[in-house]
Order: sequence, then structure tokens, then C-alpha cells
Amino acid sequence: MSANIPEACCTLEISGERQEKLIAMFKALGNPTRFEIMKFLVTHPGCITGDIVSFLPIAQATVSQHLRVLRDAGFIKGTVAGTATSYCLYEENIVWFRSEIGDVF
Amino acid sequence: MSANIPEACCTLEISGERQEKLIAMFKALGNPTRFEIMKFLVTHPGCITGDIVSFLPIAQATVSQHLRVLRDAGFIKGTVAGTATSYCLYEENIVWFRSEIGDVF
DNA sequence: TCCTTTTATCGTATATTTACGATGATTATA
DNA sequence: TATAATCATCGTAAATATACGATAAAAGGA
Repeated sequence: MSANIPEACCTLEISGERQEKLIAMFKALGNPTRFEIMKFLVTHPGCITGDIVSFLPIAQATVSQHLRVLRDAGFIKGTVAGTATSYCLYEENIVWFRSEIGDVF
Repeated sequence: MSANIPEACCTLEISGERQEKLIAMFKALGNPTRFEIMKFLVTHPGCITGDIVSFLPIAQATVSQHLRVLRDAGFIKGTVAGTATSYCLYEENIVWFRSEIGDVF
């Protein structure tokens, strides 16, 4: 008989780069303001930074900083359009995120 | 014709207390040390704090602090057993976590 | 060319997180 | 009743995150 470990409700079988990437995504989502930005982008795809700044009660510089965190985590994608920057969800990465969670949880 | 918003890859239809709870869980998982503790608990259910301290390269006080964050987020459950405390994954809450993510992503 | 619009970045202040050693509380054991 | 074992909490130092105003960069329009 091998060690009898009762099976858990999740495997968490992940490591290395995949784990780091997943943790960075969790961290990015673990902030109320960034979560609101994500929600806003679902209903306002392609909106520009200024739209998000108008929507949120925080300064433009702060919004820009949060957008960077979301961008670095892979959740959103920015496209420069004239003087503005248009933002969308980064669908491929979100699909990856969902898939990884499905694997480990 | 109503506003033609192309459908996103996720709805993020969540708010209020549910959203706060989910964000707190993301935040708790968004730390490498805490993620490792979660992984350790999958393979060592019922282990005591000292086991986790031996496993990780950080001080006992710090481990205890991380355990508290995971406990507050609902990911783990501690049971006092003599002078020790035995920890397990909090399966019901993890199931809830998985289910919420399935709904919004 | 000059001015406006838009956004990212810089510098910085404050808040939070993360880490540690020390201590106290609790339980078991000699 | 001492003594040991185990762990949470306290106080605190250092690092990181979050927020802001100011400024710079880039593009468009007058």
C-alpha cells in the first residue's frame, strides 16, 4: 500500500513559469479597482483610457498605473489610436487563465 | 437595434459581497508563499503549522501570518489539536471559488 | 507652427504587505 | 508543579503597492 492521502478537492498541480504567470494574474485581479476596470472593459470594449478615468473616482495617473498592471498580467491589450489608447480584454490570455484554473482547481 | 457590443470572452457579472469575497480570494492566492502553502496542503492534509514551517524557508511567525490570510480568505481551515494546529483545505469554499470563476470567466 | 488632446511616466507621499525576533498562551509531559 | 512543545500575536523594520500632481511625449487640428 502506498501513502494513503485522501484526495483533495483540487490538485494544484502546477509549477515554474506557469505557476508564476497564474499567481501574477491572481494578484492583478486581487484589487477592487482593477477588477472594476476589467468589468468596465467587458461592457465597453475598445474604450480609451479617458473613458475609464471618467468612470472611476481616481486620478488619471492612477488609472494608467492600474492599466499597466493588468497589461503586464496579460488581462488587457492596448492599441494606440491617434493620441488615445484603446483597451480591450486580451481574450487568448483570459482563456488560458480559465483553462489553468480548470486544471488545478 | 440595441447597442451592438460584441460579446466578450467573459461576463464578469458579479458585484457586492460576492465580488468582495472573490477579490479577497484572488488576493490571497496572488502571493507565491501562500500558493506554495496551498499546494503543500493538497499533499499533506491535516499537517500542523510546524510541518509547513519546516517545509518553507521562512520564519514561523511569517508562516502563521500567511496561514491567517488564507484562513480569512476561506481557503483553509485550522483545528486545534493539543498544542498543535492541524490545517486542511476548506473544500466547500474552494468549490465555491471554482464555481464563481466558472460563472464569471 | 502653435495649441489642444490624450496618455504614459516621474517623483513622491502614504498605506499596506511581508518579514523577523520576542513574547505570551495553551497543552502535554516529566 | 516545573519544563517542553507548539503556535498565535505583538511590535517593528523593510519592501511593495497605491495614490496624487506635475511633466513629457506624441498626434491631431487651427
